[in-house]
Amino acid sequence: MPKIAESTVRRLSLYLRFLEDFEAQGMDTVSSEALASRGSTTSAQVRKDLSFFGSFGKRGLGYSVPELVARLRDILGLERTYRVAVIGAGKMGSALVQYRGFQQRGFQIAAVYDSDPAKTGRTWNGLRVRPDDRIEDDLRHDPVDIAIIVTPAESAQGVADRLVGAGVRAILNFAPVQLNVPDTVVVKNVNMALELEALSYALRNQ
Amino acid sequence: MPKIAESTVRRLSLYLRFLEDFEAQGMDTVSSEALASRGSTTSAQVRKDLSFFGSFGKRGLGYSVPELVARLRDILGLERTYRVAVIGAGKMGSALVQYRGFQQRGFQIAAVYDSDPAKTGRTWNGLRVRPDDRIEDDLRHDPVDIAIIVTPAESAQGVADRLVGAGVRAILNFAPVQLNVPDTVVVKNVNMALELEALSYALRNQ
DNA sequence: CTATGTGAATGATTTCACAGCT
DNA sequence: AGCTGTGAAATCATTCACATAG
Repeated sequence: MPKIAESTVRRLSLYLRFLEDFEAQGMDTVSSEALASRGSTTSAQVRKDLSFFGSFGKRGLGYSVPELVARLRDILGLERTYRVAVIGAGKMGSALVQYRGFQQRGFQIAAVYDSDPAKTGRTWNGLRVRPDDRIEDDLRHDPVDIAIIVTPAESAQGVADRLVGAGVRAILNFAPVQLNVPDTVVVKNVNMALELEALSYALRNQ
Repeated sequence: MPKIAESTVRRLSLYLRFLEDFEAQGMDTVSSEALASRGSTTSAQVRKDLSFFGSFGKRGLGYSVPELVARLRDILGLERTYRVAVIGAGKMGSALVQYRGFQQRGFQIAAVYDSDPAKTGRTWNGLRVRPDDRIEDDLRHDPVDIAIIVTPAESAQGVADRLVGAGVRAILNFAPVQLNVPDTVVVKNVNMALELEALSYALRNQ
């Protein structure tokens, strides 16, 4: 498998969403053009993205919607569910635990941690907030696939180090810091203030 | 001004954060190499990014930290504050309103809206949640620079249309849909489920 | 006839490497 | 001597355009 660009992977996720909508509407084939217009890209882009993984379409016809859904789920690794730990039980952590979109797409929140004793012991969504010094023990018995860091900036690197030590190999980081991890660990960042700054730049330049 | 790549703008935001840290530590000059290692990029990348906007450094010495902070703030349009409206007073909307990082960086939440009468009237952070049919009137008197959409997927496009009608020219969209807006309006998306899918893909391929 | 799959062409971004200041 | 600023080269991503299959 050639190395696939990040931008390609993100578009594949989008295509999958669109296809699920098409499927819900009972469509059974779709053209690269239809997918493209839905995601404001081009049909050539769609075909190229898919072509890295095989040829799933029928010339003259398009793609079978259910088949392409299955292929994309497989490509993205979404045929299984993932266990997720959330570290940080502030407002944002609470919102993430409640967020339906994760569960729906196979990401199960298995545990929530916080270092603040005032927060631990509360129950959210049937899930008790655990003291963060339990991370190591808990993950030894019940590993998670992905950790979401929603701590304040100051604590994020320390938490990341401990997670990596406990065997976590994928991190979604909401703290506004650049995490330092070994390159066996994947990190994606969601940096909301940075998105606003990108809007600020865009506004300033028409 | 040449057109600047999105990736460049995002790095400039990151450099600004690092510089603010350096400033807080009392450093007064910094090399492209120091900035680069902090953000896991290369010194050539840092110099190239900055060079699109002028030459701010001193050969043999590096960059003046306070001066570069000022230049980056200016480039990114952060010398002013921005008025922001949040649409959607669910868990996530509430978390965003409370989030310190926005205020700190000059993004002031001016109003929160929701269509659910059960939510309107509540007060968060000294800000009353307003019925969303007030958007048009409110924005006529007190325009905002940026709107953050945190509604369910189904309502997001309708809300976006109304915001655009009310003169909003920048949108940060947390709803997992692709918004359709005129090209006079800038949209940035934060799609958390999609980030998890990108992690899923990365995990599956080592 | 239609729409895919894909090399080849174009365009964009990153990296190199070094001349030019301080 | 040290580090910036920047053309030129290399790499990466997107678009074109068409032969090919249904």
